[in-house]
This record gives sequence, C-alpha cells and structure tokens, in this order.
Amino acid sequence: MTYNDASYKDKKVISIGTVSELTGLTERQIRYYESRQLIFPERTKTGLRKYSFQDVETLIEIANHLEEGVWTSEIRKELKKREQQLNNSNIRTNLIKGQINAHFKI
Amino acid sequence: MTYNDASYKDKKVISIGTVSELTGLTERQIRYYESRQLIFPERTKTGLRKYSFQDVETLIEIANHLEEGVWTSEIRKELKKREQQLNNSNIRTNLIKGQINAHFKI
DNA sequence: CGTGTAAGGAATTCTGACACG
DNA sequence: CGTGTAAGGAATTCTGACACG
Repeated sequence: MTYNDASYKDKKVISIGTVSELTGLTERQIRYYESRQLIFPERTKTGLRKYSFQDVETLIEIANHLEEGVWTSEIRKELKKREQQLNNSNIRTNLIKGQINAHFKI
Repeated sequence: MTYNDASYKDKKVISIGTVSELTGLTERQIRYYESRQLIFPERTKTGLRKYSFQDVETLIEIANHLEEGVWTSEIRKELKKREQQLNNSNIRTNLIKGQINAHFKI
C-alpha cells in the first residue's frame, strides 16, 4: 500500500466543471461558497481551481443546509466546529489503529 | 460513512493535465498508453478524458516497466493478470471484513 | 515502438459587473 | 443574501499527421 486511501480524499485534483456534475451545483454557486470561506480549493499556476473529494462532500452538505434556510455564515461556523471534532477523533482513531497493527501485523 | 474510500480511487474525475503532473508523464505518453489498451479513461459528453487515482497509479507502474525496457504489450498482459488476482483477493478481503464487522460493530 | 511537435479547432474556466431582491 | 447571466480573454484538451528510428 503506497498511499492510504485518505490521501485520495483530500488531494485537490478535480476541476470545477466536474465538481458541478458531482454535486449538482452550478459553478456560480461553487465559486460563491468559496468567497464565503466555506471551501478552499487550490489553484494551478495558471489560476484554475482544483477541488478534492472532501470538498465535494462538503459542498453537498452546504447545499442541504441552504435548502433548509441556513445562512452561509452559520454553515461556516458548523464546518469549523466539525473540523475540530474530526481532529480529536483522528487522534483516537490513530491510537486504535496503532494498537490493532501492533497485535495483528497484517 | 457515506462512501467507502475505494469509490474515490476508482472514480474518473481527473483531467489529463493533472494526471500529467501527478505522474510526471507527458500528455502524449498518457494518450499513447490508452491507445495501447493499458488504461481506460472515461470521456465527458464533449470528449474530454477523465482518469481515476487508480489510473494514476497504473500509469506510474507503466512508466517503471517501460524504463526497464518492457514492451507495452507485455505490460498489458501483466496488468490483466494482476486485475484477476485483485478480484480473487477482494473476495477474501470482504469475507474478513464481514467477520470483523460482525464481531466488533464499530 | 514509443515519443516529440506544430496546427487548428473545440470546450473549459476565470474575473468583474449588472440584476433581482 | 444567494444566484443567474452576458462578456471577453486566457488556459486546456482533442485529433490526425509528420518525424525519428
């Protein structure tokens, strides 16, 4: 195993047209959510935006929240909170993985 | 968990320029290996090629083989063999996963 | 066999703005 | 606030071919 699968999820390689298809959102909407600091695509040297699968999932959640009438400012707060929880959870997950690997050595 | 991570690996969403960066191969080379039946990108309605992370990994292996002087026809045979083995291995892996899940129910 | 390149065209993406509300 | 659109330009990608060997 060269990579762990998580590296695929976070690698920014998808262009906006494909993200639009994957999420059902328009490019206009996707760019707007970036201006509202909800997602953070990378840029190629020439300025083209690149997104990750994680961004795609976040965008789908954003769309769901907006349909419920939640403001982007509120969504931003929740996404930040979630990211914090994720960090904590990963610490524990890695601990568990380490124990499992130590015992099984698959 | 909405998706399992494998779905990211096989989803064809990366355009050829990005694949070129990821692999260090020229677009010419990447298209040529397709003509030799070593990789199978999808196409958008308008004809643009889309690759998966799995394709990227395969391309890197192709490049390594070619450096060793192996012909594309030989590489094709090996890739087919490998795919067959992968199928068998997945059957067993899923069996094991099922057993683990049945006992731990994380 | 595997790869480079110039050629012309088609499809994608970018930004800033006007619009509605 | 969130989204649509027309506008003009820049960057990407495509195919078929000539070239070397």
